[in-house]
Parts: sequence; structure tokens; C-alpha cells
Amino acid sequence: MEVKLPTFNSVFSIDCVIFGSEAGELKILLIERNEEPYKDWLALPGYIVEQDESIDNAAERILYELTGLRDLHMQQFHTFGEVNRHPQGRVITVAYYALIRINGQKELKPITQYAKSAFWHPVNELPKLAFDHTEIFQTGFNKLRRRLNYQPIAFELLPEKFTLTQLQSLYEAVLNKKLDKRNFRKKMLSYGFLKELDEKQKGVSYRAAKLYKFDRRKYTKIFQNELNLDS
Amino acid sequence: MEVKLPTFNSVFSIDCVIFGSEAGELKILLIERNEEPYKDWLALPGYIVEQDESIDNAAERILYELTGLRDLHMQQFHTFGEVNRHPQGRVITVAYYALIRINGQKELKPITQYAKSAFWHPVNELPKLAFDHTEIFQTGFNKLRRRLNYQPIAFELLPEKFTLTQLQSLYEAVLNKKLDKRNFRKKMLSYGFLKELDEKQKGVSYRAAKLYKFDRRKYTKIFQNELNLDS
DNA sequence: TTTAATGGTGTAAGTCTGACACACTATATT
DNA sequence: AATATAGTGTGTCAGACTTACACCATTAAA
Repeated sequence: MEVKLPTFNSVFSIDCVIFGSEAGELKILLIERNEEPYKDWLALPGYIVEQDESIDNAAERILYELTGLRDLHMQQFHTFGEVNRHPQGRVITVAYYALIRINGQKELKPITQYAKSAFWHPVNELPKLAFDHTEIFQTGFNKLRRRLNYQPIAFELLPEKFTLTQLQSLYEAVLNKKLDKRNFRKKMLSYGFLKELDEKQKGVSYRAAKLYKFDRRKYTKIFQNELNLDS
Repeated sequence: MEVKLPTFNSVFSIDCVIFGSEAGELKILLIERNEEPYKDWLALPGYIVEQDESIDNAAERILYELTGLRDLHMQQFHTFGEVNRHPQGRVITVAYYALIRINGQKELKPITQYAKSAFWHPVNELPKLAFDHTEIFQTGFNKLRRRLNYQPIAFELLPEKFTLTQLQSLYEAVLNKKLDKRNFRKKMLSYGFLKELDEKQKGVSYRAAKLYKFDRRKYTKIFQNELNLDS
């Protein structure tokens, strides 16, 4: 005896909380909606999952179609399933987040008509967002904070070569508190996955700082154990 | 101009990974399915979400209907959205987990016909489970491990009065490694949320151990800050 | 009374954390 | 050439925490 699946019971969608950093400031990727409901509002990039794609793939596709960005390593962090999240019916959403270095090369440009534009916006002074996106953003931001405490993920946000001061500012922006310069440097260097370069910062009108880069091989070696548990 | 929601695109369900401990052994709650597909297989308690209930409510309802247990504090930990998880079509599942003390009083008894029975099974030597439930269980177990490292959640699993050795055994079962007795006791007691009782263990044929209970008020006070970040 | 089984306890070495202040250097300005 | 400016780069100490490690105490049963 075959038993059939019940008919579909929900609309299923993805929202993306993408953090970037630029000019020492932590930013988040937003789009301007071009569709009702909330037409013309700002929102997190998000859309509906297709029936024949996994949610991880859907997240990549949707982000790409709405913003032009691809190949980020997004991770889901929470699923929002209240009944009245969407004014027109039941929608359940898995939220993903990722970190990325912002650089001019990667152009932000929606592929589909559903977004008018995509752009980076500072995480402070965030405007009102469509749907429950403010809550989704907050949850994602908290997740990022907690994670930063036990995994050095900040490198994803920085250019390839960076100074220790830049790294520290980023930590301070995410954790929202001042850190002690000497202790911060001591600790970061003690991990052993920062590679000191023979280069210095350029174009500054004061003593130039040494540049470092992130040694992913050493990092992986060191954080192997923690990562193994991370599924 | 009104734009309608697309028609529903998925079946949405919940699975529950419920940990309990009994006789010093860590166990998980399973059901015997009474429905195709996977009729007669063992599985995690799980079922389909209704259109008019939030996923958190759905999780409580479903667990109750399949096992008779209620009022646990479940938390979602991951959403499974591969395309071919279910042999009959697209199903997306949010997995929840919770900890509970097993005691004889709470009878396990399915309310609905969808489960033949519900029972506790040791987490070691787990049999093959229906669908991708083995993977869901593993992910949940890893989550539990990581969480135990920064929150003393083990109390949820123990009877009201317990000995330090019982507490330690539970930690060892979850973390899957031996701990040093003296260091473990020192550390647990140093937190200050264990209340020493004037009672001792009974019915053992060796020196009886002191009983302790968990002081939830102090615990909350101490872990307030960490919890605030935990959304 | 002896045995078997588990309960209960302290110390020392090493590691990590957090607090704290000043000289150095590159450029821009006069 | 001298000086101002702005951020770079560095060491130490105290306290807290972590880890390793071994033996006597108590109870019930034989």
C-alpha cells in the first residue's frame, strides 16, 4: 500500500545576512525590493526555494540572482517559522550568513527584476527592513559575535594583506567593545597563523604598519579539532 | 496591484532529537513508525507542520502526539533541505533537540496512530534509522557536545538529587572522554550553583555519596550574560 | 575481620588573561 | 632644518585558571 505525501503545506524561502567590511566599517548587504509586498523597501537578499534544489544551493543561487555575488561560503544559522511573518500567507525561511571582503571589483548588480539594486550598508544605523528582516539580521549578528569568540573568522572580511590594527578594528566593530592593543597583538601572533610580510602599508602620512597575511594551511591545522565538531 | 504568493512549494516537517539519561547511560528517544514509507522502521519522532502553527509550537505538538512527552524546552539546531531526503517528494525538516531526565513516571505512549511505540534507546549501538535520521541524530549529538563545553546543561538530564559522580559520568558520556575526578569536582563546585544536601545516596553497598541539587536561581544569575547572547 | 567498591580530598607547575605607558617612525607643515 | 602629528610597536607583573597526580575514608557483604 502506497501512502502519498500530503500536499505542500508551505512556501519555503531563504534570506541571506552577508557581512562585509570596508574602510574599517562593518557592513551588511541589502537590496531594494522591486516586488510587492514591501515594494521599494530595503530588505535582506532573499527569495523562494525551487522544488528541485537543495537549500544550500538555493541560498547560493538566490544571493547571486539578487546581488551578483557568488562563491561565498554561506552557512545556515536559524530557521524562522512564525505563522504571520509574511502578510500574504505562510512562509518559512532559512537564514544563511557569510563574511566577505568588500572590494571594488565585485560589482553588485541584481540579475533578476525582483531587486532594483543591491548595496552595502553600515550595520550601525540600519534602516527599517521589510518583513521580519531586522530580527533576522540581529540574530545573525549575534551568531557572528559568538562565533568570533572561538574561531578567527575575521580574516574572511579583510583584504589579503592587512595590518594588525585593521584586524583589531574589525574585532572591535563586531564585538562592539575596545580591546587592548598589546594583548590583542600578543594573542593573535601567538596563534601562529599570521604570516608577517616584508611589506609595509603605503600612502599613509605616519609611520607605516607592517602587513600580514592569513596562513590558511596553518590555521586549518590548528583548528582542525574544533572544526570537526562543527557540523 | 496585488501580487500573490506562489503556490506552496514544499512539505515542511519537524524531527526531534531528545536526549535522556537513565542508569548512568545516555539515551535517545525513538519511535517505531506505523506508516509508509519506512513502516516498522525506527525513527526520530517527527511529523508534518500544520499551516497555522509556528514551527516551535509544531515541535511541541508533534513530540507529544508521537511520544506522550510535553513541556520540554526544545531548541531548533539545524534545517535539513537536501532534495532527496524523502522517497516520495520534497520535504524540508527543522530538527529540534532537548534534554530531559528519564523517570518512570512519564509514560511513553503515542497518541496518534502514526507511531506504534516510543522508547528510549542508548546512543551507542544505535540501529539504522529511517530517512536521514542517523545524520540528524549525529548533528544533534555534536551540537550537544559543543554546548556542554560552555553551558552546564547536564542538569536537565539528571534526577533532582544527584551525586557528583553521576554528574561526572554524564559529562564523560556526552563528551566521550574520561575526566579527572578531583578537577571535575573542584570546577563544578566553584561555579556555586550546586547545593549540597544533608542527604546521602541509599541502597549502595559501598560508602554512600552526598547528594546535591541544582540551584537554578544562582545558575541564572551567573550565566545571564552568556544567555543574553544566545538568541 | 577482611575484602570490594566507590567517595572524597590538596598542592604545585604551567598557562592564560588583563591591566598598564612610552619611545619610535614616517610624513606634513612651518 | 625643525617641529608637529598621528599611528606603530613593544614587556612585565599579578591573578585566575588548568592540569596532573595518589591516598585514606566509609559502607556493606562475605
